[in-house]
Amino acid sequence: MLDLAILGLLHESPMHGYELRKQLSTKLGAIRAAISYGSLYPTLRRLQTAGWITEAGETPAGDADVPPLTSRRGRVVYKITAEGKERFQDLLAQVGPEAYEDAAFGVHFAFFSRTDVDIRLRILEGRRRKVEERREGFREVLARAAERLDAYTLELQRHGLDAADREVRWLEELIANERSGRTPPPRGAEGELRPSPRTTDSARPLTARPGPDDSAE
Amino acid sequence: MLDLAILGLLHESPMHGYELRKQLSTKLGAIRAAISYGSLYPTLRRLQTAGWITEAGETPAGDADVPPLTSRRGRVVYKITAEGKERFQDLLAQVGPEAYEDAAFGVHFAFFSRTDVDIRLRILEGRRRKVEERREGFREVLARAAERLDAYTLELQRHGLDAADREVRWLEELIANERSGRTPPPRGAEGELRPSPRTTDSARPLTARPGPDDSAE
DNA sequence: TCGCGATGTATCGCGCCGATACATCGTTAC
DNA sequence: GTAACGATGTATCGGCGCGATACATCGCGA
Repeated sequence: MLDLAILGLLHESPMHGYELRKQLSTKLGAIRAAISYGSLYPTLRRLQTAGWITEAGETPAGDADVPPLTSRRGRVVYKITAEGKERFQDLLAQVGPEAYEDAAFGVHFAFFSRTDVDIRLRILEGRRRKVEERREGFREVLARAAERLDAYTLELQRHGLDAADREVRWLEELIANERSGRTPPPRGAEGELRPSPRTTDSARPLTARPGPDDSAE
Repeated sequence: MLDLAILGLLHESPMHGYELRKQLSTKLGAIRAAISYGSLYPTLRRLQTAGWITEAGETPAGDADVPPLTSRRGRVVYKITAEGKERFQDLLAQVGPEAYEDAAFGVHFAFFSRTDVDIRLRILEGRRRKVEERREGFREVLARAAERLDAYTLELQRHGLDAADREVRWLEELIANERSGRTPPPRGAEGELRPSPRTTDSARPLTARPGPDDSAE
């Protein structure tokens, strides 16, 4: 899962570890916390031995003025290989049930620009189904076991239900959009500091179910 | 983190592994996926050697009619010990920065009924601060780097921003409520299938995304 | 010039997951 | 009647990824 993310970034341009981590943090910020070095470096080594990436040494242009006092440890720049690019495409197209999981879905989504439309649709729909199931789970708990749970647990369930419901609607918009032919998600110009530029314009109409909500707003 | 959850459940009543897992799934369903047995059983053993829990054997009342043909492996019922209860209280009150993380926050929240008001407030406020920072991060990316990211990455950022914003509002309501003295979260009539039954006249749906995963949340 | 924060590489222990194996029980299907 | 199946139940194993930690360089302001 990190493999896909790293390969994807290196596909854009060569980079060293630190930079890789920073870019991953912003690119996947909505999905997972910053990736740990304890994961990053071992993964880089694994990718390297597998032949997907190589070191593109960085002996700087500067004269050899600093003799390796303490075995000079410079930054290591990695670049993707031809096999790595193939591997990346393979991983991108590999749409198993794991690809619908929170983290994996996010990573796949982050590289949608480089993914075929049909794959994109398959992933979005799989994810939607998964979140729908989650949502039904919450509904059942709230309907059936409400009196057996304490107030805070119930609040957590409602919170989860609402979040799941919103994600389903979000996915539905994205799916409709993909089908309509326009490739990238639409959206008004940004830069707005307003908290929720969200859903406004076309949005709404797309709820599949009788729609639990919408009593609000 | 599992320690707290397991201790908390066993605090309510003795239970065997399978049941423990089921209850955890519903109680923490909004926070993290179902806990794996690969985590559960080792953790149980750890808690046992630490003395927080003990086996409350389950040799059923039935006569010894089934001689251990294949070393009869019955269900193992665990119960919390006195030390375990102390430990549970300690863990509950331990409010470090880790307690504001997605998963840990959820577990703490799930046991708020057994937590002091001031601790509850401290946790809710810490969590709010954390999510606010997250939110600011998204805003900055969207404001500063919008033109350097592809459409899908941007969409992910907006989604994240919106989710964070909603969670902050949710937390704010909970905090206000705690301060107002009413201990348990308020809420319209139960049994409702409606996802977001109103709170007050302000008529705003509470919500937020748990986040990654969490793994994921 | 001294410290400090950002940049940068790397390792170690361990919590937790997903897959897998194995065993029992009740219900449904033939 | 019995075979199949899904739910219940305990348990292990390989491996991914995290958090803490160590170490080193560089630029900047006090």
